[in-house]
Amino acid sequence: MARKILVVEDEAPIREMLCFVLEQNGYQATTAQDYDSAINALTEPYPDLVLLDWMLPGGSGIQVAKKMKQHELTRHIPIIMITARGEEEDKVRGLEVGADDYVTKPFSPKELMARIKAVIRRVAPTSLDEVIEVQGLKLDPVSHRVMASDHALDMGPTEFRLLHFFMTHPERVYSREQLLDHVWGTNVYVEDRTVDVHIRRLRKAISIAGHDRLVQTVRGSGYRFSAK
Amino acid sequence: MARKILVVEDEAPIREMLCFVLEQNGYQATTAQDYDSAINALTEPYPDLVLLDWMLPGGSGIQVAKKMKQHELTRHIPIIMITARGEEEDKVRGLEVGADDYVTKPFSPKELMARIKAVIRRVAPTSLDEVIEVQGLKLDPVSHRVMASDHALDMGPTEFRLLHFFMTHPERVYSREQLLDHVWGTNVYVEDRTVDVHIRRLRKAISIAGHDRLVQTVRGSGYRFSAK
DNA sequence: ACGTTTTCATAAAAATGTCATAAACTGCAG
DNA sequence: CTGCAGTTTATGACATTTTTATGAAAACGT
Repeated sequence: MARKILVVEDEAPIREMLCFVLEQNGYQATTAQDYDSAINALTEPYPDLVLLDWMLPGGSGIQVAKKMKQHELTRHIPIIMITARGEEEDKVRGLEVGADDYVTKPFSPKELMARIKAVIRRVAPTSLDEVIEVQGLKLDPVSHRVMASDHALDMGPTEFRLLHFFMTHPERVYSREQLLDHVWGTNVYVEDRTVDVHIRRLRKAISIAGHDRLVQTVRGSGYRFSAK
Repeated sequence: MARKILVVEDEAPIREMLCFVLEQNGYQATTAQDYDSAINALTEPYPDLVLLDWMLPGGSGIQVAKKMKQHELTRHIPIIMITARGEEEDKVRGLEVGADDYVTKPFSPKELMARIKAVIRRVAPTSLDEVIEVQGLKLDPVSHRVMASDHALDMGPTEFRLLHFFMTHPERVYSREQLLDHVWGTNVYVEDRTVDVHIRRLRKAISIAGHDRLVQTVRGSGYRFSAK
């Protein structure tokens, strides 16, 4: 599956050039011209990365970055800022606000792609359809299957997504709400407690080889997937 | 059945030479001179391999490769790039974009054929008309027949194609839409649910020796052919 | 007209969300 | 340290919804 990249840039020619380059490189690009449309584009399906022009009319790019950092669901989307040459101060402030990297106008497509790849690799080291393995528990997104020591494990679609999410985001607590957002999708009107049930079902499904201990309860906070 | 190879090369003499060599070796060659005609040729019936000249007028060969990687149906077609001598950087970029191998101009027909065979063997270890066998279930594309422990199995043409596709693409989920694309062909206006019916008929046909368990339902995703 | 494919209606199966209740944990008072 | 009350999580059951399986009829191509 192609990664989605949001391009926030007011100058149409540059925007189109960026899209072209991105699409040539197998990414799926969406665009925004200003603050409002950028915020508007920051919804489901969330982009995997945002290319953000520093100088935007109406509200500068940094406002977009700040807004993103305020919301739980957009907080971790990596940002690459586009700055004009020599605006050293901007770069510093950009990185302060949480930009992951920046490119200086004008830039070569090659350089841009290199930085995008680097950032994505850093943020999401696991490819979208690669087999993930933790302590003998293997999840294969391609065959859509979970195996534990040559045993195929049976579980429902939701449990599969939940496990997938956990395995790609290990060693970190997630509240029930966060899990609902990430695994169920936003704007779902499902009760928090429902997560408990699916956690139990997931544990039961992977318990044959004792992997249920990987799904850990963090009392008062939520759940964590951990090999420790 | 002969493998189809698409030759994308702007210089007519080289193109003709390539076709000649390929056909001498039992392949079926189609040609394209530029980006547009290449994209145009990348449709049904899909080639089994693309020989791609790096330097193309209008849009370089790498653009063709990138475009191919963007589309589900052409993504897995192997690519051998043709590069000029010494363009080391090109080779690197070509492999980055997903080329499987490259040959350097000028090249000997012998070398070219060796690389083609190697790539095809690597990507499609099952020859087009070789008997495929999974757990005693034998499908012979030449005689167009399916056998299970010396028993000839009866099924309709669609079931046969479906089984053939499954056996050559095991251990992977396919949605109903993908199956329609691959087994029925693209641009078919057939309902998703029709797949269910043919899955059932296929299962019934191969169930005599218990092989129906190889055709597995992946709830919410589609079907999978798996020996596990 | 025949064999095959597609559609449709319905049955069956699986998954989902919710609830009630049990169990586990926490802090605090005794 | 112990027991209790208040919370939080685990678990089993269940009604509902969604998805798939299946039989039969209609449509299709030859």
